[in-house]
Amino acid sequence: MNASVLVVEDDAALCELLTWNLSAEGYEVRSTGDGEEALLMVREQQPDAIILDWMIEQVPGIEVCRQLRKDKETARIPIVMLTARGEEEDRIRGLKTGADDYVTKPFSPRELMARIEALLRRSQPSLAGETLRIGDLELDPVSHRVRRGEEAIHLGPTEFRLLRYFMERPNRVVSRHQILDGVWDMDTDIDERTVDVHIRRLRKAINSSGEGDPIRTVRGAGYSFEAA
Amino acid sequence: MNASVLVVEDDAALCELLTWNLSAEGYEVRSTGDGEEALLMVREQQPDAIILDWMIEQVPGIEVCRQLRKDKETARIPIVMLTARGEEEDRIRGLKTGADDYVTKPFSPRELMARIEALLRRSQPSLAGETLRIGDLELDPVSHRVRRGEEAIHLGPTEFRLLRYFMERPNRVVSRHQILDGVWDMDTDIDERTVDVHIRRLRKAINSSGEGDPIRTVRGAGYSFEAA
DNA sequence: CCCGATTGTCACAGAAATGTCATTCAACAC
DNA sequence: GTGTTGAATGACATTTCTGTGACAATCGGG
Repeated sequence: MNASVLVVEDDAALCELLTWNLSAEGYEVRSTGDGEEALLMVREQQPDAIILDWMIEQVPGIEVCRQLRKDKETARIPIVMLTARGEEEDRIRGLKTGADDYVTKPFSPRELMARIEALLRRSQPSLAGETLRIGDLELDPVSHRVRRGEEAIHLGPTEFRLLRYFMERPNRVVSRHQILDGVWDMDTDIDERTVDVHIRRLRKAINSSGEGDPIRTVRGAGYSFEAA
Repeated sequence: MNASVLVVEDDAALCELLTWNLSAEGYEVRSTGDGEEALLMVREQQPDAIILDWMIEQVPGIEVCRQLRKDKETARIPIVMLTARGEEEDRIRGLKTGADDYVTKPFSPRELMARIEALLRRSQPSLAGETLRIGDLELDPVSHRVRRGEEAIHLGPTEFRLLRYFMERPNRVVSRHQILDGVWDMDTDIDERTVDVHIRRLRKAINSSGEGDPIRTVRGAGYSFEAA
């Protein structure tokens, strides 16, 4: 699965340049030049990263950033701010507002690509092909293998995605709704209770050898995967 | 607990500047000018972030970076590369090697601080101020955990919301009506006396270890959560 | 086409959390 | 000191939520 990036940029030429470069790197790209629309698109599509121009129509980029950070559903999506204004004050404000990186125009497309990659590497290691390790659990997204200690573990496709979802968000309580969004196709109409069943199957699989259960049930809120 | 940062920089003046700035932000700072030593210190101290100069003695910074990334124990520590060389090629190489950010000298200390903060925000949310702390009480809304001192405390959903409500408004007397509005669904038709019961349950939970009670009853008015 | 693996739903059991009430206790006014 | 009022407490019935096993539908590979 490729990572998806949303480009929010109202300079058509620049927007196309970015889109082209990102596509070439294998990302799935969407774009818009409008702040309002950007907010809608993010909520709808849950991109894996966002490139956000400071000066766009309707809503200033920094305001978009603030809004995204305020909403739990979008708070963790990496954001790169893009701007013509090189002033230190702005850069700091952008970063303090929740942006993860801040690039000044003119910029090198290749460097921007590298920064996006670095950001994704951190926020979703599995997209970068890195093995996820938490405690004695190991998940290799490339070979689709899971091990606990020395023992290989077999998981069905859904349980695999579920475990990967958890291991990318250790120690965070996620609601059943969030899990459905992240592990199943977006806007699926599956019953939230079904998540329970898959949690149970996943637990059974990874705890078979009698180890402690890393999945914590948080009553009334959801589940969380506990890092040692 | 404050986040710790390791500064690897062989220019003594610059090193001190960084150390001073980081300390002022509340970080716990260690430093060295030597690549070999840096590797040892990282393994030993497991800092929460590293600022790494490209050109240092013994081992080039990029090599240090590579080594750190190779070792499971240190692979996930955020690294900011620091360099006098502004060439795009170098920046890209640094980022591809596993650095999370890349700052070119001369740089603004405040911007660097902001970048460090952004990195920590992503890698260790609990260190980035998401956690509510009052006295020896700690409530993390993200992991849904509550601790008093060293001891973990279990709360039911309502008590959890109630405690968070209080901790967000320390030293303020709130009426039972306000509490019902803020902690229960709006326009609930629950008896105001019920608040008493939950207060009692919350008190029991957080004071079990014999500490002082942070919740003050204000006769005829409501309750208030007292910051030490 | 057949078979095993996987998946979504359901019903039920058990556990945890919640709201209410009667009673006891503490603070305050006189 | 006494009476009044508001708050704390313990018990309890009820509701809500989660865990679990079973089952039918679906999928995919031989």
